[in-house]
Amino acid sequence: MKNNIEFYNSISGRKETFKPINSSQVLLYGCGPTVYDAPHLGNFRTFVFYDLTIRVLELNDFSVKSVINITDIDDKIISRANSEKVAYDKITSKYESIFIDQWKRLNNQLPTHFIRATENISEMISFIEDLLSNNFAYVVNGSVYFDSKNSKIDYDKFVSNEEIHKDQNSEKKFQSDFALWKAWKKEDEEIFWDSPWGKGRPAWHTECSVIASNFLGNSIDIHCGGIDLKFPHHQNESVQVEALSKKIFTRYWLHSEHLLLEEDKMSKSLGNILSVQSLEEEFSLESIRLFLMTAHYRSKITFNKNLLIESQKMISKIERFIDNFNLRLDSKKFKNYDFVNEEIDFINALNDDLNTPKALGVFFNFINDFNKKNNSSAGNLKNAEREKAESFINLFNSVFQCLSVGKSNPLSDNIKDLLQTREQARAEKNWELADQVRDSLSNLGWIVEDTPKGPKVIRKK
RNA sequence: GGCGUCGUACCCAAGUGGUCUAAGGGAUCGGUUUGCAAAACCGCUAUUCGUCGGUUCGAAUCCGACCGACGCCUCCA
Repeated sequence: MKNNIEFYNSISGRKETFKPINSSQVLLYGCGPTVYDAPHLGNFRTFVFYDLTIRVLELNDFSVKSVINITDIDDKIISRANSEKVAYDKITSKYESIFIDQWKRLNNQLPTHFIRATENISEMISFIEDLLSNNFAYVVNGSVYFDSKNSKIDYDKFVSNEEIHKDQNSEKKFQSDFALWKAWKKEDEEIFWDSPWGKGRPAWHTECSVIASNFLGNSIDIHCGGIDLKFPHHQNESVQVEALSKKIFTRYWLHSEHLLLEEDKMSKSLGNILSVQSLEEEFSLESIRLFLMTAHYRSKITFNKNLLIESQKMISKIERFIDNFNLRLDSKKFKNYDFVNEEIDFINALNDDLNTPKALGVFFNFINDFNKKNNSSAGNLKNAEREKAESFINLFNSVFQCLSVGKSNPLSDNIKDLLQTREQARAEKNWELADQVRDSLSNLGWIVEDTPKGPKVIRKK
């Protein structure tokens, strides 16, 4: 079942129907993190957007080969390693593992490949040699620059040549030229790689060009990134691949908008507030993930803790729905099922340039309608109705991934005893004791709800 | 200076020419239910979409001006 998917292509500035180069497999590249520090919530807005894109493609029966790079060569890493007198790879491996850990725990699927820049240095060197031998690049003092005038390709992908500010004291011939290889400097100390042009390191744009074209080829379907990478990174990344291949490098450029701070002070203390790690102390990862999908990926989100609370409440509402009707979460469940109207609306919303807010609206409409229709018969739901609800819940979760599958917290004996005491008291109409016990349970983090089928305890969030 | 985006209820957020007297979530207040709660359900909360004009049979949606917020123009998810 391959439906029409529309993506907003940054190149054309409008929505376009998605048609992959090869219908059997979609090639997708996403720019990953520079591992010099712990990733923050804004980084993960973009990474959850990558995951969303892949999941929506897969929902439409596309198989996706995805590559996400890890930039472990960078000025910031070098200066941090040298100023802290720590081994270079200690820094990168530390923050890489934090990144991968959070990636997984936010329920992002692993891409086909995570690729480190440092593992492709020789490929980058030979790529630069190719550019040099075609006169698309030139060497100055051990650095190599892309020759944007000589490469004979359209440079103005996202920002035109004229718009680029003049750079004084530059080794470059033209203002739109950019570094492919950066020569070693004193401050770099012991951190360098050998090359035909001397000690140095590959430049950022080249890292992505080489990783993308090596693992996916010279023509890829989708290239994702944060909007801030549009220029210069994506323009330069694209232009050097195209100079050699003479083919269009990326057909669909997808850029996600920024997550803004409430007060746009870029102070370190505020920056800390936005780390996923610190948010985890107060909020579940599921609510963080859902929060990142409550607004469309191309609109700005101004961060506010209240929004996370609202996401948490949305999840509670869905989980209560699941619980009330005794539905089962099973990620495979919705497959091979004939989708009904609401589900088709849901999929269509996602296929319309990943419109997650609209899809959420469709889903909650379904929950409300279902509640209205079946509330009185919650205990003995008809099989067809149960199947319908389970199908949609699982379809929803296959993309949003914010519901816990099979994560039931076994009740401790203490809780069980308290519940029994309360039931006893209620049977004896000893309301005072019953309420006291309910307060104790609440203090222990459990909310009691009395249902026709007996008391239900829910872990406080 | 150049290029571009956005402004929808108390808050968040879809909708971009007629099905819009504007989806959905949160919040508030009434009601049903309950021993009391909770959950769920019912109802209320934008005749209006930054402002002012224009185009049109018809505009939140198109055009213009203005006001306001913001992004990019070689650090950046």
